[in-house]
Amino acid sequence: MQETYSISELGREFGITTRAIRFYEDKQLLSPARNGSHRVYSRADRTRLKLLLRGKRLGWPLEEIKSVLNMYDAGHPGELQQLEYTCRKIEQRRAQLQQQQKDIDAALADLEQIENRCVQHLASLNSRHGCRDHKTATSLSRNIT
Amino acid sequence: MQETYSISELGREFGITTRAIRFYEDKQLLSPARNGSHRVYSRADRTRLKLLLRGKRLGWPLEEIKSVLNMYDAGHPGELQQLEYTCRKIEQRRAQLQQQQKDIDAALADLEQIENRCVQHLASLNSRHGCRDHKTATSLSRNIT
DNA sequence: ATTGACGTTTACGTAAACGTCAATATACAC
DNA sequence: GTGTATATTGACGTTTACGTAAACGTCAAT
Repeated sequence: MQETYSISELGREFGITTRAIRFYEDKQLLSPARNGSHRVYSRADRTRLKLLLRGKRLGWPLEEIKSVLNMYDAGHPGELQQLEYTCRKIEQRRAQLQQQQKDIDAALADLEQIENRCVQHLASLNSRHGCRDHKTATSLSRNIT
Repeated sequence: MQETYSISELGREFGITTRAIRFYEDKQLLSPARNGSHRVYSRADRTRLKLLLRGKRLGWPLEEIKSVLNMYDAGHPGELQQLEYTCRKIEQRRAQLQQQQKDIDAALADLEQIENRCVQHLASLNSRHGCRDHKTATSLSRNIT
C-alpha cells in the first residue's frame, strides 16, 4: 500500500474527477500537502476522501460531511465546550442514520412487493404466451401507506 | 382518516412548503385532482408524497425518485419489455439500498468510536477539574481506514 | 364592504456541486 | 527538442431543488 497518492490516482480509484477533488479542497474538506504546486495526498487524506464519499452516498450535503470529518479530528479540542458540542452533533447524526436505516428497510420491503408483482405478471404472460387477455393481478399493492 | 387533503395540509403534515409540493407536481412526481383551480390530493397522492420524501431522506435526486414511484404503478404495463425493464431497475435499486445499508453500518460504528473518545476526554477533564494538563488520549482513532 | 386566510400562476433568484473549457507549467519518453 | 501525459489556476456554465416576490382569485367572517 502506497504512502502517497496523486490527484488522478485518487480520482481513478474512487471514480471521481480531479475537478471534484479540487473542489472538495476548495471547500476545506481536504488539505493535501504540496510538492511545489502539485498536490500530494497522504493516506490520511485518502481516508478523508473515502469517508467523504461515503457521506455522499448517504445523501449528505458537503457542509454536513465537513462537520462530520472534523469530528474525526476532534481528539484534542482542549475546549470542554467544544467536546460537548461534538457529542451533541454525534447524537444528531446517529438519529439521522437510524432514520435512514428505517427508510431503507421500508424501501427494501416495498421493492420486494413490487418485484413479486412483476414476476407474477411475467409468469402469467409466459404461461399463455400469445393469448392476449390480462385483467389479472392489477390490484395488489394496496398495502403501501 | 381523511379522504382528501389540501396542499397546505400536506405541507404542514410533512413539514415542507407548498412551493415544494407544487414543484414536485411540475416535475411530474404528483398529479392531484382539481376543484376548479384548487388542487385536491387523494390518499394515493399523499402516499406518493410520503414515498417521495423517503427517497429524499435517502439522498436520491428527484428524477430517480420519479422512476421509483412509477415502479409502484407498474402493475399493468401490458408490455413484457417494460416489465423486464422494471425488474432490472428494481435490482439496481436494491443494490444501491444495500450499499447504503453498509455505509450506515460503517458510519454508526465510526460514530461510536468517536463518541467513546469524546466521553473519555470529558471524563478525564472532569476527574481533575481545574488541573490544566492534557496530553492524554490524543492518539486513538487510527483504526479507521 | 373589508379583512384575512388560503389558494393560484408566472417569473426571477439562488445555493450546492460540480463540469467544461482555456491557458499555462512540469515531467518523462523518445 | 518535441511530443504526450499530467498537473495547475481561473473563469464561466449547468443542473437540481427549491425560495421569493408579484399580482391576482375565492371564500368565510366581521
